[in-house]
Amino acid sequence: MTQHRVPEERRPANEGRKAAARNRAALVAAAREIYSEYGLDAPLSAIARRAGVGQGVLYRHFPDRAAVATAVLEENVRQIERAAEAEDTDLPRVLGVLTWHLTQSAAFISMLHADRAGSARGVPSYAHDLSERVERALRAHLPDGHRLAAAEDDLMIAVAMVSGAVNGPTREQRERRAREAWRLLGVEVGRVHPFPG
Amino acid sequence: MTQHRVPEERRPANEGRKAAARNRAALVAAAREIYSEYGLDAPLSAIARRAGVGQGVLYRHFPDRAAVATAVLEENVRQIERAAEAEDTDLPRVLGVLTWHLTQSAAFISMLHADRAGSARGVPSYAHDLSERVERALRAHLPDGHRLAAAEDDLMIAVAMVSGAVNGPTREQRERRAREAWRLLGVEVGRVHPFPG
Amino acid sequence: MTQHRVPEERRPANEGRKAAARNRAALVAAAREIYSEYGLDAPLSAIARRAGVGQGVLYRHFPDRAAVATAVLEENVRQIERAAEAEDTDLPRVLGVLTWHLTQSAAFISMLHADRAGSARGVPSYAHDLSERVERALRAHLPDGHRLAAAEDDLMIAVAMVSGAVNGPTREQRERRAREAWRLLGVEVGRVHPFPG
Amino acid sequence: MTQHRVPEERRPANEGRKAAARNRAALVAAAREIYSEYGLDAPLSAIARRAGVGQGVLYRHFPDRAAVATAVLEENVRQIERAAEAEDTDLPRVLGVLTWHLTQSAAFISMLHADRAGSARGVPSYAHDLSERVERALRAHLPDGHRLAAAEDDLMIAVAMVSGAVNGPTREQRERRAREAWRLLGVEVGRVHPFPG
DNA sequence: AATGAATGAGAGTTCATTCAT
DNA sequence: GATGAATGAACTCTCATTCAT
Repeated sequence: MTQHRVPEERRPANEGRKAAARNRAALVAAAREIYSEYGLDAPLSAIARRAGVGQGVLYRHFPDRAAVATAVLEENVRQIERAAEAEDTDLPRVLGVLTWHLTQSAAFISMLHADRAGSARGVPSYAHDLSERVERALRAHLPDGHRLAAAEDDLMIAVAMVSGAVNGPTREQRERRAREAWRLLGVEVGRVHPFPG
Repeated sequence: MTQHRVPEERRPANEGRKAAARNRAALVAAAREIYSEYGLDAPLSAIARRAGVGQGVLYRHFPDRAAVATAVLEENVRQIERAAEAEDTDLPRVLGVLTWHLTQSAAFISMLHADRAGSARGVPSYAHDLSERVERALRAHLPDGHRLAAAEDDLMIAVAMVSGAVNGPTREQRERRAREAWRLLGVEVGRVHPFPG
Repeated sequence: MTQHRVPEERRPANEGRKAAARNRAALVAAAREIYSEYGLDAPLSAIARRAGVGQGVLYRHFPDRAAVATAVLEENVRQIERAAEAEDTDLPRVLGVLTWHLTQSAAFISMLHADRAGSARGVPSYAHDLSERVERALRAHLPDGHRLAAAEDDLMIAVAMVSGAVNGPTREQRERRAREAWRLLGVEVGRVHPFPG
Repeated sequence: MTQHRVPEERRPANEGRKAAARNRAALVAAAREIYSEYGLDAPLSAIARRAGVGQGVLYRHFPDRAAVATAVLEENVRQIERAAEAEDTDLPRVLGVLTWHLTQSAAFISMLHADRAGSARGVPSYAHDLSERVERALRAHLPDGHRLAAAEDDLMIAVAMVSGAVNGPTREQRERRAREAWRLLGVEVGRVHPFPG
């Protein structure tokens, strides 16, 4: 009896690789959604489900819940860095992108508060690195003599202050409050928008 | 399945009625500690354990998680109100007491951020009332022409901003950051201390 | 408070996917035993323990208490339906199978009484559907002119009556009482046995 | 310094006694209400609360939850006994009173089913005695040659059967089903009502 | 690599029962 | 005698994490 094998060899050898990358991206996207809907405390299983993958895949890509949060925030931070590297930019423009993320994602705010004891679970030291990258991006455009250039800490204290002011049910309200906060600090902010924006 | 309890041989002391008030106080004190260490999300069982009582006692005194939080925060708010009612006081002094509580208790900060979507569980409407009482206490001493008297919201936005700046491992560090924040806002603060202080 | 689990040193075998079906079956079997011993109020934890699985497994397979009950009773009802569909059957034979389950399982009796206010927790609407399936199975073999064919409700009232009579410590005693009850109703019952029996 | 004692000796020495009896009655009445609203599983604390006494009082009068249930049912049984002792009575009249209680109280039905394994918690052996008193009251009026006089058990099996048929949301519906059940048994029942009725 | 089931440790909540006052 | 607080076990349900397939 002749047995015709279903030809499997045609399947690209690196399908596994590609699928892996696709899954990772799907997980990050899902986490972003879930975090914004339920906060950083959302169950990991919800993220895997939303991404359409098994929970094991999540653990293959991320060692723990902190890593998931970091991956999500990484993208936010990257946008701020790119805004800082753009041609023809200045502090107000970078602050505009920063502010966008503040108003967009409770998780991003948590990151900036992460040293605070009892912060949302799972944002431990990763947060520190990301926070420093944000600081570098901003400081690159901080003119001498700027209000926030006086003391070493002023810049990030100001950012933390604005993040404290940002609350309210809709993004628009949160943006209004953020603008007000910057105004009270006497700091100019540009248009509030995501980076390639 | 039978719900009849097996009568235990040894039952830890029942200290009787007198213990009730003591237990309630112990619970509030324990909650204050736990909240300040872990935030409002801390498990109620940790509070009962710290207070040295069974979980049932906690539920006897407080119907739910929110009631515990309220009991703790109530005392903080009361101190601010009393500072506002004291003779010979002024805005800087009241802000000093407010700032003390900001640097003392993560829970107090959560209360002031409670409108934020996805805030810690169990800070529902109580938070709003308490927050308004703080606002009234401050506004009573807000002079016309003060920096924070320009727009309706400025006062509480500023408070939220300072609360956003307050973080760090020790109370002293948190106080330093709070002072810096008030300075960036151009607002004078008095000595930072609890009320009858 | 931190929710991160301490990774346990020793974790009891994970038998993998194959165990799923086996576990589900074990749960249903355990539930059947527990229910027949303690009634539908038995704690779910007892069922999981008897099945030799963790409680989480129970919740994976059954969303709630009602689903467990339904899964158990479903099989009983199915047997009655199959008895009704068998070739060469008649009302006494179907009643024999019905009576078997009455004498076998306190839960099955509860199901037939489920409308009663304050019935055991977890017998909500499922019970009604199952009860109707039993009724259909019986009615299919109810000859015109039968004692229980006079009024619409007579059939199921009679079943409820017999179920009320069924009590006693051993199955044999319960069967004797059931037979007596059918005799008092002037209704003939066949051999009392489970279906493929 | 002359000390006027508040004259206490005027307080009737047996005030305690009277209060005790009053409390016991209040507890039984409260239990009756609570049982009929929530079933025999209702928390004892609810009964004490409804009676307006502390939980300790409940335990002073009743050693356990079974004793409470018994005290409630005692009154029902007494009514049936009095109906049996009344002049000019007969089986249908006594059955009318019995049926009244069946339709009135889920607890009473539980009592009659109490031997059944897994019956509602707390109706253990007391139930047996009460059940026997009901049986004696009925049997006193059971004429030779009556349908239920054939075998020793027939009488109480019939009662159990009717109790099995009694369900439905309103008392009226339950009464209708009870009447139907007696009719299917070919047993005559009088007016359904409480005893001094 | 992916899947998705299993595990079991808590967290929250409810109550029976005891006992100091 | 009455009161009502305390105790703590038991139950339900949720998830982080592991691992056979």
